[in-house]
Amino acid sequence: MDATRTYIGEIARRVGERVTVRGWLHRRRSSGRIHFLTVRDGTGFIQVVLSKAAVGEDTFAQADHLGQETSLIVEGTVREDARAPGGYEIDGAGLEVVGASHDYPITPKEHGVDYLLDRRHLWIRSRRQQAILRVRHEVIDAIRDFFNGRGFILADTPIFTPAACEGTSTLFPVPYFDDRTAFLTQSGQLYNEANAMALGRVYCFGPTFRAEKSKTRRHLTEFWMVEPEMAYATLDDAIDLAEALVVAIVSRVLEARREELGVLERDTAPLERVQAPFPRISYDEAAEMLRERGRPFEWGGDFGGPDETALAESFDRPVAVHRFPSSTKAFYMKPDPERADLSLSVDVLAPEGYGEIVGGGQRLDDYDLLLERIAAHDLPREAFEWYLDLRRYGTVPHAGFGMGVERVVAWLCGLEHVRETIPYPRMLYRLTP
RNA sequence: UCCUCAGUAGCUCAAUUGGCAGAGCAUCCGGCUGUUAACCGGAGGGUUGCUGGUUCGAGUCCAGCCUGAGGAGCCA
Repeated sequence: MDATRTYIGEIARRVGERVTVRGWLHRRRSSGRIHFLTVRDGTGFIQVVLSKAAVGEDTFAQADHLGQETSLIVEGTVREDARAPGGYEIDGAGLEVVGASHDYPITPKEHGVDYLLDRRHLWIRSRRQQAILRVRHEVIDAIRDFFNGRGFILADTPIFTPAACEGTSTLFPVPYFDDRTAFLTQSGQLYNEANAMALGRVYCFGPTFRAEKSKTRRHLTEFWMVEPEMAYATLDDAIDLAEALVVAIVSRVLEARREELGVLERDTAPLERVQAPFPRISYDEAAEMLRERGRPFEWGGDFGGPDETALAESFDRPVAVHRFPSSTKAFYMKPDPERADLSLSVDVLAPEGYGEIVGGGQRLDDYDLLLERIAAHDLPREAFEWYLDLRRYGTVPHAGFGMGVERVVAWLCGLEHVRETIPYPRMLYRLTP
C-alpha cells in the first residue's frame, strides 16, 4: 500500500495513476468472477472493480464476504469508463480490511423515519444525508462570508442566560451553581443590541433553544440562528440586508453544491429565480390578499403555516411582509410612527411553502417607551436594567433580524422536514442519539 | 395541550366477512466475467406494541395504556 493516498473527490484528475483510497464499503455487487465494490470516503463515491486474476484467489474470496460499511483501504489504477457510475472507477489491485462490519442496519432498501432517526449516527453516512449536510455547510459558510465581507463583526451572545429574552414559557431551565437557575438562550437579540452599540454592525451565530411543544415539519427544539444587528439602521435597512443575504446564500449553493442538489433531486428552477428585489408587502396588504384568496383571517393575529404558504404562493421568490401589529411581536419592536398599533417588523417568507425564514425589524430606542413596554409585558424591570442602559447612554435607531439555518437548508434542499438538515435533530419527542 | 392516522420477521409491507402467519429486501449456502437498489436457486428467521374483554376461534372486533407519524396553536 505505497501508492499515493487519494481522496475520491479528486479521482477524476488521477486517471491512469496508481492510487490508494481509504474509506468504507458502501455497497457490493458480484457477478461470479468479478466483484464491484462501491467505496465512499466522505469526499465521494467510487466503484472499485475486483477480478480474481488481478487480486488473487484469497483477496477475491475475502471481498465476496465484506459487509456493508466495512472500513477498508483499496489500491488500484484509476480508469475512465462509461459503464461506471460517475464515469470513473478503480481497477483494484489490493485490498486491506481495517474494520469489519456485519449486519449493518441501514440497507439499500426503504426504512421508516423513526427507525432512521434512532440510527441517525449511521444514517448520516448515506449519500442523501451527506448531500444535505454539505449544503448546510455551504449555507453556513456563505452566511459567514456575507457578513465578514461587509464589515460585520462576529460577537457571540451567551447560551446560559439569566432570564427570558422574549417570553418565559418557552425556555429550557438548567440548574446553575448554588440553587440558581439558568435558561438556555432562545435568541441573542438583547445582547446583540449591546454589541451593536459597541461595534456598529455585528452578528451572532449559534444554537438557540425553544421549549415549544411544537410538532411540525418546521420545528426543532435546538436550532441554529444567525442574527445581524446594525446601529444607525432602520426597518428598510434590515429588509435590504435580509434580501441581500438570502440572495447570496442561494446563489452560492447553486454555484458550489449543484451536485448535491442533484443527489437530492431538487428542481433548481425555483431557486434560480431568487434574485433581488424581493416583493415587499405590508401586513395589511397580506391580510387583504388572504381574504381575497378566501382564507378566514382576522386582522391582528399572526399568520399560521397555511397562511404563510398561501401568501408565498402568490410570488415566485421570497416575500418580505412588514409592519405587523405590535400585539403579535416582541416588546422591543419599535412602533410605526405613522400608525401606533403597527410595529416596524418584518418576516421573510420562503417560496414553495417553506414559510418564515427571517424575522426581525427596527428596535425600540426610546427609554420611556421601552420602560412602559417592559411593564406592560409584566417583565421584571431589574433584569432589564442593563438593557435599559443602552437607551440611557447614547441611544440610536437600530435594526436587525434572525434567520433560521435549518429552515433555509430545508428550503434549498427541497426537504419535507427540518429534522434532516442538522446532524442530530432535537425535537419534542427525540433527544437521542 | 388538542385533532387525525399507524404499530405484523432485522427492514418495508401484505393477510378477503373473525377461520392454516405471507412476500420482497437483509443474513447464511450455492450459481453467474460489467454490475448499476444486479440477477437466478435454496435455507434459517414470528410473544402480530402492552394489558384486559367479546367469541368455538382474534393480526382482524371492543376498552384502556405505550410508542411513533402528520397537522393545529406558537415560532426561526
